[in-house]
Amino acid sequence: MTATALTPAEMTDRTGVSIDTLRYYEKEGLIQNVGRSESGHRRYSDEDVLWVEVLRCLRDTGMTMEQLRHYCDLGAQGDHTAPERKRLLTEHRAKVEEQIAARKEALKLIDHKLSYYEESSS
Amino acid sequence: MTATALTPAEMTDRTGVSIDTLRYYEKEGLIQNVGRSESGHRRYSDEDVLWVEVLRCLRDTGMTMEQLRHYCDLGAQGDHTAPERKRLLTEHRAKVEEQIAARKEALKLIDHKLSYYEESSS
DNA sequence: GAACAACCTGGAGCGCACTCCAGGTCAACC
DNA sequence: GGTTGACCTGGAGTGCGCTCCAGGTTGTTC
Repeated sequence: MTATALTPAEMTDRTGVSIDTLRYYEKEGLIQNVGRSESGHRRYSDEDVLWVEVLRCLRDTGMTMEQLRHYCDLGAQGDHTAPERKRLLTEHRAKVEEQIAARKEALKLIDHKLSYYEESSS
Repeated sequence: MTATALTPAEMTDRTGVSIDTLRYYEKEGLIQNVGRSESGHRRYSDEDVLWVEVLRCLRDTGMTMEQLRHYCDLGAQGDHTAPERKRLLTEHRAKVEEQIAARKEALKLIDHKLSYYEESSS
């Protein structure tokens, strides 16, 4: 099923997400069915790595924990929630587009201010 | 000097920044030399409006309060700090470019996930 | 001149997303 | 088998950027 089984420390190396945050995400339901060793230690799969990368991508673009929790809950409920998940993702996509547009405007404003400093070199 | 003198409420209408936040920014040194009426009430100038828009632009693109404070402190210190201010702005500009790039990557990932929902309509 | 809204100050409180801690278990190496 | 380090849990603490509150003054309107 899963080729590798990463320890929490290895998972942190792979994803850049701290052990504490990984546990927090799991507690909040954003990472589900995390494997365990016989002794109870977490063992992450390659799929977990990919999923955490998705989580970080969505978080870093402003999706809140609450929204992510909802999205994950829907996923756990089965295929019939696919349309709703598609809707959420499409909605978020639009927000990311807006963020890009806003940042392009910001660049204009910054460049305008920078033009005042034109003659001086750094 | 200043054509108009806006009350705090009018300033909020113009900039979308709440009265509390305006006072907070002033207390933190991000807005300096705010005018006062005889009775001690704040009176904002058109320049203040423009400046608050710059502040919001920088804040919304991830500049921290501390960095903004530093930038404003430099401005208050006079023209000889212009090179340093230019440097800070250029540095922030690069970050905004990175944010745009990261968001473009996010769009790719979102679109990839959305492709799984292709056949179902929302 | 009374009522009511807008303003003032200093300081406390809040929501979010982590991050850290205490007190204990497990594993690996000398 | 003892030490050392990675891991476990539940819960407390933190930092940021606001946001709200109490208690008081000012300004306008009837």
